[in-house]
Amino acid sequence: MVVLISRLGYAMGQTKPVLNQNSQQEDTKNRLLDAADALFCEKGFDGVSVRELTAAAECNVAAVNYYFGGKDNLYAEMFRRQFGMMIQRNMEAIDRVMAEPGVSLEDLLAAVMKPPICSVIANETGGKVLRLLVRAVLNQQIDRNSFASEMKTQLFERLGRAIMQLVPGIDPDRILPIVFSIDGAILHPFLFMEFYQETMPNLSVDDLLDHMVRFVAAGIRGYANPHQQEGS
Amino acid sequence: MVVLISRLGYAMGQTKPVLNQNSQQEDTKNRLLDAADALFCEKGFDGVSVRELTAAAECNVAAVNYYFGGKDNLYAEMFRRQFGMMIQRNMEAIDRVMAEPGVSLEDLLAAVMKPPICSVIANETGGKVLRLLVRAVLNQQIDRNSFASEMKTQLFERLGRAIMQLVPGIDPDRILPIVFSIDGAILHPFLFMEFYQETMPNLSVDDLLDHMVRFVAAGIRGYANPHQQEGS
DNA sequence: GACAAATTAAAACAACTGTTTTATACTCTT
DNA sequence: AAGAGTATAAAACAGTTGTTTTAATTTGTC
Repeated sequence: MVVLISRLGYAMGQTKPVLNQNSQQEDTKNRLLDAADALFCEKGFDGVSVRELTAAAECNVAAVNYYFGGKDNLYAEMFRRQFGMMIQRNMEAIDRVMAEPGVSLEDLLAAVMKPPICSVIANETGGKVLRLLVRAVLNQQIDRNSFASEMKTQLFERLGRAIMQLVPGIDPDRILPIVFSIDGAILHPFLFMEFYQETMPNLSVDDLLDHMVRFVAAGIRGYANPHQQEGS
Repeated sequence: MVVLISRLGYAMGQTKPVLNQNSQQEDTKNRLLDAADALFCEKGFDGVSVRELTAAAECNVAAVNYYFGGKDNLYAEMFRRQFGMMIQRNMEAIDRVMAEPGVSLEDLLAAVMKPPICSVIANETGGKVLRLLVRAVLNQQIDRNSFASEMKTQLFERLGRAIMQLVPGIDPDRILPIVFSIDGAILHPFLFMEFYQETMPNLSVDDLLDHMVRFVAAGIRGYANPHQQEGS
């Protein structure tokens, strides 16, 4: 007679490990989300099959449709979780640094720049999923008018207010383009970090962050103090 | 009796149009490349089937494998063509502006920023393919150490030399990070132009370019003239 | 006009896709 | 202990995928 082994690898009759009963019900769902994080980041949406996903999560193929209603929804759910956490952390970082006495523009910029850069260098899951989200937006797999857009707009507004507070004398019409430029300054190394490291192997993380902060701060102050225009 | 129509839509017996015989042999190949430009940009690599491609090019399914040896190679060939043209135009633009007397940093920046921004706003094929190339690099469909990387590195070096020439007093170690930041400043609106237009509908192309030039120029000059450091 | 090479066409191939169905096992409440 | 509701499993489904095979046609050259 064949000894039946459960999907977790324990012979029947043995008690299950640490997991309690309640969390075990949600367990498959979470294992699926974790597998999605890892596999989608590595191979992209089309590069991963449902069978691959369910094999990594050690569950049946039907589980994706049972819990999420399809591969697409699992993909979206993965983004919602990670992006929400990232935006919240970013908001809090702005609020925290703005609450400090004598805070400078450089402090604010460092506060918004450091977390994403460090997360991608540390190869954290959050960073990888966020890079994938940019890809998904560019690939038009994620609607531009979805949760991602709303959250980002909200973050941009808060960042814009903080900058107006720290650098007086900026034309309010210029704030939004400036915030977009900040986003561009962050996104470039965030997305192309491997290229940065290959091309400039001697550039440390601190050097890079220092460069980013100084470059962007000078760019912003150029609007407040338009001193030297066309220096030939 | 059924009237047979050739694949170009002309009844048999009629003479073919302007195309001469030599170009007609390469014709299928080019039609396939044109179809690739249009369809891949719209739907991405996995979103387009070989049958869709060959239907648009009005040829047989086997043609993709006959001429290019597979869907992948057609994809790469499309990028090689468009990216090569783009880099060459960019190089020439730098050389042209640097040859002018009394050229300023702003002139140089405008010369490298205007073409990509205008091409994406005009919805040109070149711009769309280049946006797709970024997606392909991020999706790791295109090897980072391929033609794209070489060409880009070459362009970066020329741009770096031009900047050192126009803005004396910059630490040479800072040139490469600066060039990367310029690339970031261009790539952001280039990739997310739709988001720019939705969020800032009143911002004209000239306004945007003006902002980009001023922001980046101030950022660069911040290194040459480190005047006001931590203005609280 | 005839022969060889290049090109196009239609069909077949084998593998994989996301999803659904059917059946079995489990969990919790009564 | 029984039964309803939930979760897992295996298999089947219907379609599409990129590529190859085989055959027909066109083309250029002698």
